[in-house]
Amino acid sequence: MSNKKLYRGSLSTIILKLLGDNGRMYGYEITQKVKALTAGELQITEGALYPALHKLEAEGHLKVEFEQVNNRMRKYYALTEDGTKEVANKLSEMEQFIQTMQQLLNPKTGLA
Amino acid sequence: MSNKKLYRGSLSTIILKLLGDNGRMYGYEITQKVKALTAGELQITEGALYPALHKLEAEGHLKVEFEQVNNRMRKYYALTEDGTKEVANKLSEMEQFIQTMQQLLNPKTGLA
DNA sequence: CAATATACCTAAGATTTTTAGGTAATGCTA
DNA sequence: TAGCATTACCTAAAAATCTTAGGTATATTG
Repeated sequence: MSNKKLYRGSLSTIILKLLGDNGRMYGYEITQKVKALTAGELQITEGALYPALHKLEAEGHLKVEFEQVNNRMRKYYALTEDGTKEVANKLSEMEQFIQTMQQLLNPKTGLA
Repeated sequence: MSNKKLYRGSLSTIILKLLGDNGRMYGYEITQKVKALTAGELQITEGALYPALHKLEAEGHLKVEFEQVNNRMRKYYALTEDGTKEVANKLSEMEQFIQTMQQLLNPKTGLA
């Protein structure tokens, strides 16, 4: 993935959307899901993911449940009520962003 | 503009594309052009623009010409040969990014 | 003549990410 | 069964990019 830089700022949007779709997920699961959904195109690093999860939790968008699976701890995240609203916000911001970029980058024809 | 964060990483793409379309531009002109093209949605700050221009120049993507207009200096930027290739790269990266985000964020229907 | 617009710039701080680790259990395979 | 990959969590230093908040100077407009 050579266009890593472009993903800057979109991580929390991705996390929130996945949790909206899947109910609850744990960190490692999110990294695998993103890799699968994008056919390996986007690999979320753990150094980015965990701080982002903690921040979303601190902001009140996510809540946490611990669960013991195979003698190993899992930390499940799910949307709070507030988080559910935030998903919609983030998605419409992303939509707006994409529209603006298309206005800027292909005034008439296709992007390329 | 509440979705400022999403623009992180896309500034150099915007600059390169505008220079590709317009031949040559000076910094202030770029800020005004972006504001006009996006109906005020995206306002490039000078604190972001000038460092970005200097970096693109240092990387060999842009070349500079000074010009005196109305007793005031203008610094015109234009693409180098290398910069012309970079425009294509950046645009296809942006295209790929948008596709990936759409895969992730609207698996079936529209984005919203 | 003061404020706004034009036109360039930098530096400190904030945010987000990469890079590069650390810990520990489970599963697979040579 | 030793060793390596995978699963699963985490942090901290550094890099990258941006905002904020200045600075300088000329031209235009009310």
